[in-house]
Amino acid sequence: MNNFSYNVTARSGHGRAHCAIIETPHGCIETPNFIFCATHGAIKGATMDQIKATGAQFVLGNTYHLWLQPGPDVVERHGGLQRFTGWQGPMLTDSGGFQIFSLGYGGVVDEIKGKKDQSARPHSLLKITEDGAFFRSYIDGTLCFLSPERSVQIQQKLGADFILPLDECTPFHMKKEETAASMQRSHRWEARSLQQFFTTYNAQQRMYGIVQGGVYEDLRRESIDFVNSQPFFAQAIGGSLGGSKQQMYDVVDFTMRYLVQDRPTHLLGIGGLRDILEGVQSGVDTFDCVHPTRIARHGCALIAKPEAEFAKEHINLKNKIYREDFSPIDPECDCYTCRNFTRSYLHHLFKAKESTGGLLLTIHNARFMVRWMESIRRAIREDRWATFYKQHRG
RNA sequence: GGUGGGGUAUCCAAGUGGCUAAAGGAUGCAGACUGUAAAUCUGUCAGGGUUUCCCUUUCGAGCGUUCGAAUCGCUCCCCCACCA
Repeated sequence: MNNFSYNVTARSGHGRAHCAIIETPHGCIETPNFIFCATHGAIKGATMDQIKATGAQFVLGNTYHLWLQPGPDVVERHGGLQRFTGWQGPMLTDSGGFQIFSLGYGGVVDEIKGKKDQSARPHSLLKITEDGAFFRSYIDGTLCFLSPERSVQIQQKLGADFILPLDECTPFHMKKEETAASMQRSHRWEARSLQQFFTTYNAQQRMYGIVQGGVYEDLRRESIDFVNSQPFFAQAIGGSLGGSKQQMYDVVDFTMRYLVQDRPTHLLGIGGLRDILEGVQSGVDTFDCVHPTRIARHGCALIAKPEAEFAKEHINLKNKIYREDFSPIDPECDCYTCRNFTRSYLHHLFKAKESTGGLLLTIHNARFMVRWMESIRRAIREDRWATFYKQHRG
């Protein structure tokens, strides 16, 4: 029997926006949907139950982090990530490919903005060879080696429903020839990942392919052809998406135009509200991003577009204007935080450095993302996507 | 009453002749955050202006030494510790 399936349930007739159901051994995911990041096997700042209560359906963990700590064997002896973390629904593990980028080249922020260099954070990525990547463990400094085969083996022990092949996420500021060489190596790594995946096959898992190629259309085409030709269950768009929002939208749309449509498609690491809107329009099924949970811990709450000043998708509760604002973050929101607490109280919690502030905003932001994705699906299902899309582009 | 230590910006706290409108924290005010080494990081923080520069007022108070003082001297006011 097949535990996995992907079925499109509604098409918008405008762009490639559609609804689908992804079936996994741990339940179904309705798409378009958002995947919450539990890098170390925990949603930072909240419990799995609290995230579940927001209506979240899908959670992601990270191979690199869980490999270093507590180690894949410990997770395996629990019976897999779901048992280990308490998240009973569908899960995905990232391969560690992004760490080749983030620990080696710098933050994505500066990439998107097209900046060259930033923080003086020491880079713990030591070297990338054809075999794999050498890291210096950020925990104890020991030398670590992550290869495509190794990443798959670790992910098989972690036991998430979906796994990703190790790839090299290249920075925006990289010459085309280098991006091409990196992409081709990613393809070889993906092929090796598939080989390992099938050699030590686990019927409870499926693998994604990853499209690379940076901002170059011909490279993206080459990468799309590669991914389309390989026996992946699903596919993801990775790598640099450009130096501006518009370029990102263009790269994603271009990529979606040529990717096969009978697989779930994931856009890696993107989670802005507008970004998701554009991704859905281009035909993306799922998104993941640390943004909603991270900004929550930093005092920011996602808010609905009409209330947002200009293009801002969040408000900063640490700002003085909320000191005596006795309204909830969003009166329309049905989350635990909005039903019980004022902006003033949240402002106070952050000023007082009470970690409950981070918890309450994490709950709100998670619920906000869930509601945002629900409203997108509803618009597609009810055949008013074109209007919805135009209205929310601003 | 005696001896010793000390009073620096909103708070804590460096500085013991010029490079000091004064290190570093904290607080305050803002910004950033997109496959999480992030409950983190960055900026700003005496006042004013024609704001890559200029002016005014600052280191308990006052007077003095000096080309020049938060820094040296004298007097005074407060605080702390120990001894009577």
